[in-house]
Amino acid sequence: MEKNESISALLNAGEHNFLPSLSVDCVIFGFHDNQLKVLLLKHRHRNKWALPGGFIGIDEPTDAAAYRVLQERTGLQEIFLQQFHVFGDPGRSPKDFHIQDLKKDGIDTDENLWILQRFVTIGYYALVEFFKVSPIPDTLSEKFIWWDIHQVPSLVMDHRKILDKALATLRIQLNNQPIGYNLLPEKFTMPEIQKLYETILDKKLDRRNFQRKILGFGILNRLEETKKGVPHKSPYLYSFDLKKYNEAINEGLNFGW
Amino acid sequence: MEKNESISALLNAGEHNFLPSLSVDCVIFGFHDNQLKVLLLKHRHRNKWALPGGFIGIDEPTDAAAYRVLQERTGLQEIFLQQFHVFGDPGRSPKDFHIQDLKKDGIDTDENLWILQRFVTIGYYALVEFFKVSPIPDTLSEKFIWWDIHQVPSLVMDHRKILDKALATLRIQLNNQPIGYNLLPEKFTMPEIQKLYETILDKKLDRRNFQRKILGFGILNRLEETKKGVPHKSPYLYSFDLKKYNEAINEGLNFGW
DNA sequence: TTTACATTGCGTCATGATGACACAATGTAA
DNA sequence: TTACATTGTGTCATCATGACGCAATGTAAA
Repeated sequence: MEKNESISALLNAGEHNFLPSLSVDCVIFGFHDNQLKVLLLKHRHRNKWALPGGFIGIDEPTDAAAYRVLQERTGLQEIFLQQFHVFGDPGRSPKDFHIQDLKKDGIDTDENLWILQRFVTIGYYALVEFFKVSPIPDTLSEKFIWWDIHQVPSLVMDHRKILDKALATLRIQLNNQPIGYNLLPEKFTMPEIQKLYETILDKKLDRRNFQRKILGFGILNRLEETKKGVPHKSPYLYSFDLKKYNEAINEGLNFGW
Repeated sequence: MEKNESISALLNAGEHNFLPSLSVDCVIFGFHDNQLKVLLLKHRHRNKWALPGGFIGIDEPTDAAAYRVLQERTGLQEIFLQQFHVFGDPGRSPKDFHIQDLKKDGIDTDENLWILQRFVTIGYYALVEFFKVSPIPDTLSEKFIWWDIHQVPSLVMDHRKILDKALATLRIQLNNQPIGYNLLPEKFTMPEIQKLYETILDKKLDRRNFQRKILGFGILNRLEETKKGVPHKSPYLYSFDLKKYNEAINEGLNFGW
């Protein structure tokens, strides 16, 4: 299907297939090269980037819509996904914004078109394993790639605000719940998980105190193996004790870092 | 205006005045008689109760809609109000539910009527000073009164789930932010604020440890006065240091209770 | 008026969590 | 062989927390 045809199809079908006024946007975090990353879509016309998002089926739970967006964009099932905030200011999605884009697509629109109306969006954030993701851009976008959280490019509309809020929520989350199972490979070293925490919190932690504390949670298993091929002393490998990990998610951790 | 006329007016005007598919519901907490209370509306036909809620003006920020609902129902300005969760399952507001009610009002409805469609609702919770509130029922309700949190009556639709989630959020909130300014009178005693915490957390706290910890936050001023007319030793009165209180709201407290 | 009692104000003590830091062991590269 | 970065493990002082003691205060019963 031609790109413009699929855009037209969305425009035509949307009015009756989707819940009006409401959308979901997903902040997808990954971890690679000791850096926290986020997946962003390159806008097809503008030199700006966007969070992957979508509309909600007329009979679809909002959470399911967010899951669907994630699966369509990343191919992943069973993702850690959490609603974190609603962005409901009028003017967050200016009518002109989309009219101009559609004009460039060669599509003339009635300004009463459903997609041009005001949209309130529900923000979700996801934590995913970097290497398991195969990013697939959507119809409206050129590319879909990872960005370092410290080098995020200019974003469309209020997506920067959404991203910042997601990150702030993730930091608070870190104090209450274990994090890492969906961000790290199955086997990882203590320095690796420490880097993850340092990156999310954006501050240095003492190596020895970190180890004492994270082991104290009782959610890690130390394996017999050590990591080979590293330039220095080979560190032990760890894995998550999934049973205890899930218990900790439900019951919460002891507070504070 | 007759009650049924005002309902008809809402039904007629709503289609163009309100954002479709989306509503707000407010969980309004107060504190009285050493008990946590919540304001509930008595349904006009059913022997059930409901959270105060409303629709969102076509150009109104979602937060503003929640504020408006609170002001209309309680007369209060400057309320602590916070969005806490979106409830977006289809079937949370069954079509039949409203059709039956409107029939009892003597109003026959087209099932395509805007208000009968699926609604996603944004949950907000508010903390208010019990004695400052003058509850005003809405058009659709008989009464609007305080209920003890431990004796909440049967609620319509998924409002029980919304209430429970609000309470759970409030408990977590208690670990991160100071709470009480909007729930307690201007001057209060140490046992009073302790009862507030105990009620929200639903567990006993040691009197002496509580005092040490809450004073440690540095958000309270001990006044010269003591509370008179009490049956025992007259306790000191305290008030919030609003400057430090607001700093603590922004920066967070030391974690954990 | 005296006494009993619930409540308040102020403290101690043992324990556990936390932050700062020391030192030996390991593996690579000069 | 040596220098050096990194890892594994432990110590110590400090602070936060939970459990609890005891005297002072004010009301109500004797």
